[in-house]
Amino acid sequence: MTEEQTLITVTADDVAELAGVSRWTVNRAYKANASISAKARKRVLEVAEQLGYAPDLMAASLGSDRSNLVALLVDDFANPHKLVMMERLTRILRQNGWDTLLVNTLNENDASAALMNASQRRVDAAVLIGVNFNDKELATALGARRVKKLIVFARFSENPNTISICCDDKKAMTEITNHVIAKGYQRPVFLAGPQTHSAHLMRKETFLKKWHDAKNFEPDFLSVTSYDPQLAYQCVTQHFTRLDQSRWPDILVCENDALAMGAVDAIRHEFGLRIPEDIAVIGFDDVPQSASPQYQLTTYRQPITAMVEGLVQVLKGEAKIEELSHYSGNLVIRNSA
Amino acid sequence: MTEEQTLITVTADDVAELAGVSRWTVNRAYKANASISAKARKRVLEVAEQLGYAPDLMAASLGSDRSNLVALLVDDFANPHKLVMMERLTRILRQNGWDTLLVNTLNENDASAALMNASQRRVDAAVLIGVNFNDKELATALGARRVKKLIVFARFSENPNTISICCDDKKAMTEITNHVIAKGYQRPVFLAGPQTHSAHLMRKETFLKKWHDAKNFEPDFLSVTSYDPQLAYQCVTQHFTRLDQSRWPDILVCENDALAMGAVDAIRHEFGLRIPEDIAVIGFDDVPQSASPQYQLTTYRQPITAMVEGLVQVLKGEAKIEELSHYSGNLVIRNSA
DNA sequence: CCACATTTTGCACCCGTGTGCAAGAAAAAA
DNA sequence: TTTTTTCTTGCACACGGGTGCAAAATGTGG
Repeated sequence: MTEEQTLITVTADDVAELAGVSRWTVNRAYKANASISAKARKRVLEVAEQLGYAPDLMAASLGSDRSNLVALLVDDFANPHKLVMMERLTRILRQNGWDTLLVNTLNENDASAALMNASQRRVDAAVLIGVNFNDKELATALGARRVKKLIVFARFSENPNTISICCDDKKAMTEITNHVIAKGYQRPVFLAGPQTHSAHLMRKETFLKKWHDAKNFEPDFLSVTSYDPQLAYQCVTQHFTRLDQSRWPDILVCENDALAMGAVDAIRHEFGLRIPEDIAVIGFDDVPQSASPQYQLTTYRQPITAMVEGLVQVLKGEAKIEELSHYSGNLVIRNSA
Repeated sequence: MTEEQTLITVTADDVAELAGVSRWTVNRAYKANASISAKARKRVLEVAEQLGYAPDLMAASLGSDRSNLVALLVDDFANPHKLVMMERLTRILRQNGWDTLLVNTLNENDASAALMNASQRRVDAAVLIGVNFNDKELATALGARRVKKLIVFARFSENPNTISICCDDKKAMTEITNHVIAKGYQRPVFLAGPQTHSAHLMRKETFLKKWHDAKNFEPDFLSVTSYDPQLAYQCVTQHFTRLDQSRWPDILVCENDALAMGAVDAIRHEFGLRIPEDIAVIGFDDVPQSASPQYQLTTYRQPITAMVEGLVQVLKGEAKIEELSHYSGNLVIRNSA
């Protein structure tokens, strides 16, 4: 208690007094393109340094309409790819002057409470890198206009008031499908995530369609209720157990690496099969673990850095919206398929 | 642009007017134990609901000395355990009224810039779950008193002004050592992380000492410059390659699962050995992946939830500091050792 | 019905900075 | 040197809500 009270708060007034200028001049020293003489700025910054002054960003955002804060809503911590995205997002946002509020929406049935919470912090934007949202919820949240900008990252949302920053899933899955066909696989099965929200179905739909176009039949697909390797493991095990061995697929095309890794585990551990000789597996995301010799997963890498830079453009209001949902990644071919 | 201007901001004044009370009464409706009649509170909350009002937390923290914001400094995104900790931290903090600012300190040589940044947001506390800090830096940061409370989570810091919330590493490693001995292993090697900061050495030191006490000789140890599975892979490969096969260890005791998984990969993939028959491996943290059939890692699980609850106590100023660095976890015995 | 205790409410002032405008200073033109 | 023009600087007011105290309303006992 006593300790906390000794926490000295240096304000712009303190700097102003010591530098012999007004508080507003101190203010201007921190603002690019501000109307201030080079001399005054130098003096102010020196004094600030000496006093250990740094502008209070909370107070700053009170007056202005910008907080330089972005809320990152995440509802899935089982997928290591989230870690990659968070790293990239926080680092690049910070380089560009934005701080990140990490909001865990894991045990809320929809994102609106979290969005409300974010709005109470005056965030400049809310970025969803989760999966448990649907376009209707987003519409509601936006209807209340609680958040200035709603961005869906690494996913495509059909909500017109939402900005989607993602790679071109159709193009990506087409590339994957072509690879699978070129490799000569005959009996693919698609392993998908939750089937509840239309926006998530693009990868599956594209694969099924492209395959049908090429081979004239539509492959089976499985789906799990969340992107959890363990669920994928169970799902694959169940599917194989039920099926006569002659009808087992020769390749599992998975919606992402988390599912693919669960599938690999099941194929090897439950059925003693080899990958890719007996059954091949292909993922999506290129999480670090997929490069491990245990997995050597063939997968698709999204250009996360470029996508985050796109986000920064959006925040700055300089983005060309059309391009934001058509980033191109690249197929990473390893041993699994 | 035009759109953003239509963002309606409902303030306490609006609610006050419609409810026919003063702004301060509105305020009290949101404060527990406030001096306000039940009737007034009910009326205010109804009107607030109707108007879609929620107090502005930025403005709130300006006047008071609490922001209900915690900064989480992370400098290592290669370890999946970070994902587990972040999930637990954000969820439980939020349940208790704190929001989390995620600060990536990956490419900063020390944490002080990040701490400065956090202080500009008036955080109630900064929580370090990273590894690249040392006690001296912490001292500097605290010397400037930029942050009210500095907490080192899941690590022990010797800095007296810092609060460490962690499990009892000595006890944990003793348990692990006993297990290794009980299993009859003879030639252990310890695989450690960065050796630069004294606070990180506890696990290694304890293992070496306990083993020496029991067996009368001190085992070898390896160390890598960061907790990255790939580095562990290389390090183990190199070590084995240099050594005559007769002198290979029969067990690798690793500072954490990230290293252990890299070690497993190297042992299997580079040398074609079986785990645990040829060489056993033991980790620390019990990351989700370590339960995968590919790894089946014997490891030590820290009581993260309890530790986060300890953090909440600290934030509330109700913690008994002595207990905070002595949580007990439990050894999870799987197949790898 | 009055005096007094207790609860509820209103208010002045403060938190630390942003914005737009007007006054003042310096530089350029006459 | 005087007059303009252009930079700089200061200031009133605003942002949305917290704190402590005093006034008002309500409740209690006689």
